[in-house]
Amino acid sequence: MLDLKFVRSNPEKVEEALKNRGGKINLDSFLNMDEERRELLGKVEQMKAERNAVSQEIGKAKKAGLPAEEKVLEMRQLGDEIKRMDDRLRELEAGIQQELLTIPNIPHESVPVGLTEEENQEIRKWGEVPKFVFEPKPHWEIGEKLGILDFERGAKVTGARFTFYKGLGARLERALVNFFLDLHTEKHPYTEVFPPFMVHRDSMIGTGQLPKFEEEAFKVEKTDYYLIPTAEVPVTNLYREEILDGATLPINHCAYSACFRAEAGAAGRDTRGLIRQHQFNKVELVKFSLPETSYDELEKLTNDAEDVLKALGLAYRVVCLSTGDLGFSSAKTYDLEVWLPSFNCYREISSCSNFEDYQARRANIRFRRDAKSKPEFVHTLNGSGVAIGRTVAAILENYQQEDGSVLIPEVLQKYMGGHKVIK
RNA sequence: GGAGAGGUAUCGAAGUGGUCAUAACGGGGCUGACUCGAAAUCAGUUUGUCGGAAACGGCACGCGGGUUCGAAUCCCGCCCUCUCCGCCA
Repeated sequence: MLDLKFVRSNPEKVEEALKNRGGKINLDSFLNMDEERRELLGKVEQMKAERNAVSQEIGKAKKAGLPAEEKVLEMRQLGDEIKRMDDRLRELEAGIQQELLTIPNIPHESVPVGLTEEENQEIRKWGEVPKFVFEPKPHWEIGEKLGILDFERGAKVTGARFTFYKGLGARLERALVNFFLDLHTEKHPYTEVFPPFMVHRDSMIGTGQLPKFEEEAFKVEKTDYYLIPTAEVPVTNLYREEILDGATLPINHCAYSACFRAEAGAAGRDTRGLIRQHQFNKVELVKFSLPETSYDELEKLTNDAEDVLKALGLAYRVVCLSTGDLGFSSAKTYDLEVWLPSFNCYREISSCSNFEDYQARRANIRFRRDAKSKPEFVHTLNGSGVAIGRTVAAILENYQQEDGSVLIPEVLQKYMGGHKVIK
């Protein structure tokens, strides 16, 4: 959520930022509501001040045994009027809030301006794209042939975009979760968190999934709960409505969770394989930072996510998303894209973002620099460290052998009970 | 799920219709005095938010409604915590 005062005094900047994102907005009705609200608020507060003063006089008069009928009558009328105005105020505030919640974040000045992923900017590449002396197979064929992925039975038991992992496939998934968490907690400064996989509506609003993307979320029937689309939601909301001690920043958390996405707008895309599932596993990195260091933290967080791919020996590149490709709440995002031979291109496996104070304002996460200073909003960041299912796909494809077997990257072997190959 | 108790500032806690909301009392923190320094002691200080250039004013006692001239206090609904019972991995 943007700062109301900022929107009020810089409407043209907000409109410009939105245009760069490929949306458009007319702030006129918003500004009118804000104007009317402030005018009304001034009046009603004055009336309340009077009511408070007179009510006290009534109290004193009654104690002294003096008549106060006239004042009581007056205040009754004043009270009715205050109630009417308060109702109108509430309406206006709800309208303003609703509008504010659907305005996306303003991209950072370093973000390339452009409406599509064509304008994304490649920052760096790492690793060698593997060369095959045979025709490399897509991971779903490899997985099915090895008997470690079962898409058909996933569909039979639940539906499309659900998968069973079996044997060393299931073990590989579990190995990756453990390896990632160990790396981030032992080599990197993250404290592990194991969060709830459901959250209430306010938490979804806090990180920006709602109210705008209702159709993307799975809601649990008869409750106010949503299945989390990423651990970002519960872990960022960990400190909602809190004032943190500035000396503890940055706070770094990593978390494993299953993630649930309706993928409503993705019909027909990536229908085969592990790339786009309704349920997938992910290790997420989350940071709470001082405002002035959040862009340094974004670089660190991105590097920490990259370390995972380096350790696995998977070729990848880092891309800075253009204004049009940027997520709703993000001010700046680096995507890590891993090489997938069957696609003959790089595919997103991690997304690292700085939200600045956009989520912090929605979730009311603040900090105090020292005992005497006023609370300020923290900056929140997060990034996948990294998506597990897509990593399995990348390993199967990049480490496939001509005989259909798959070599296991060395760092994973101890997590795989010593297995060096899946065959 | 049932019964009971509770939710007030940084913590503990008092307050049952109006001089009790920065909020008693106690602890903590901060500032100062004393001290070579510290402890102890003494004195002072210590919420957030909205509107406003400011002066100032509004709001907030878990959350949301209601009654009343006036609500922490009375009424209704909801949430959370604790204890006991039931159920369950």
